[in-house]
Amino acid sequence: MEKQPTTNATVEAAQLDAARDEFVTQWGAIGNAWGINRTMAQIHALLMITPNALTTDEVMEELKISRGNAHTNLRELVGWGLVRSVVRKGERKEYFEAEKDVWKMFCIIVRERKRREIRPAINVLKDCIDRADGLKSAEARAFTAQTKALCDFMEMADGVLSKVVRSERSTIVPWALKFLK
Amino acid sequence: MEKQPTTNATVEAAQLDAARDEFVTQWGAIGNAWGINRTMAQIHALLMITPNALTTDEVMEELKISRGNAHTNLRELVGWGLVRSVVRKGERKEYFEAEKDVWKMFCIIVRERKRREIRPAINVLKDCIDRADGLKSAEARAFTAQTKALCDFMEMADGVLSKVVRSERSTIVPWALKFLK
DNA sequence: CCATATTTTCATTAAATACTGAAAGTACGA
DNA sequence: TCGTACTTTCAGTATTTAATGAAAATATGG
Repeated sequence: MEKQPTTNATVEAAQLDAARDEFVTQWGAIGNAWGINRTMAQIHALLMITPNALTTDEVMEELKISRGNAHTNLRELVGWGLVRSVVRKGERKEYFEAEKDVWKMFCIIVRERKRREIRPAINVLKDCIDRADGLKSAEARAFTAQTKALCDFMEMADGVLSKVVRSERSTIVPWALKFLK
Repeated sequence: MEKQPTTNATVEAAQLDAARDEFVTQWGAIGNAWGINRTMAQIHALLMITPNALTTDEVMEELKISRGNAHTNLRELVGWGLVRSVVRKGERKEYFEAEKDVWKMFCIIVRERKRREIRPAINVLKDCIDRADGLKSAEARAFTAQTKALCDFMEMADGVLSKVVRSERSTIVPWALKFLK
């Protein structure tokens, strides 16, 4: 172990590392608050700020996590479509890279949440509405009114999100800014 | 224990109870997927479909949960602004009722999530950007570009949500429907 | 095929989160 | 100011969720 001279470059590299670590940690915490596994969010953060694709071993090393953990969460990210696996010709191991375009990321997350959470929730609400449909007591009518209102709202939200996600970034961003006056 | 005759009314009451239970259970599961404590979501569901305000004891009884659990989650819901506590004159105990207007509920949730999660996330991103700001390596510039893109996007989203939430339901709903063509 | 590199699975363990219930605290009316 | 009704707190426990690491499965090149 040679002691390196403290050059400008080494100081800067350390600063960058600190910033990257902070970003990975915080992105994990943010994901956590939104119901996303912390490690999954951290891997996503790491891949977002890494220009080249990484192997499972590199992810393990960077985040100090086990192979099983890295593997499971990488697969989960691929399942969401936020990460792609790439194969380099002549190499046996798999590399992973994140979708870096923020608008595309947003669309992927919205589409998946719609599919996995909003749609099922709407179906459940419809089922509840059906079950209480014929009943005529005041209690029953209050129940139906409330669940219908929720259901209508969620269907509207689902529709608006579909439209937003289908639209082109180039049209929606300036529109949003104008909308904001 | 007398055996009751199976009247039409008792059948209907049972049907309604089943529908209500289903709703409470499923709303709990939905909340869970979005990072909200299951019991908190269940209490919220219960209060949404109950026309009158309930006491802590009634909530405990309905959901078969402990006093501590009911208390903590009711307070949390009051903290979000989704539930109000009401005092009936001449009565000592506290009653709780949910905000039932779906648009108001939506606005409350959006405002709170903005305040508790989006704003802090933006601040964290800004901090990361600042830390890597002066650095000139290719790695550093890639990092800054990515975090800036994320930050800009989140600020835009934050702005759009502010505007939506400030707007009147009466103007936004027809607008959303038109927007959807 | 065999030897080796790489990925996947999964029983076990660890960590995080949520719940209970009883005790302590508070407020109110008589 | 005492007794009672009600609320709050929190140490201990239970449940859920996530992570580890080693063994099994799979793929690849020779």
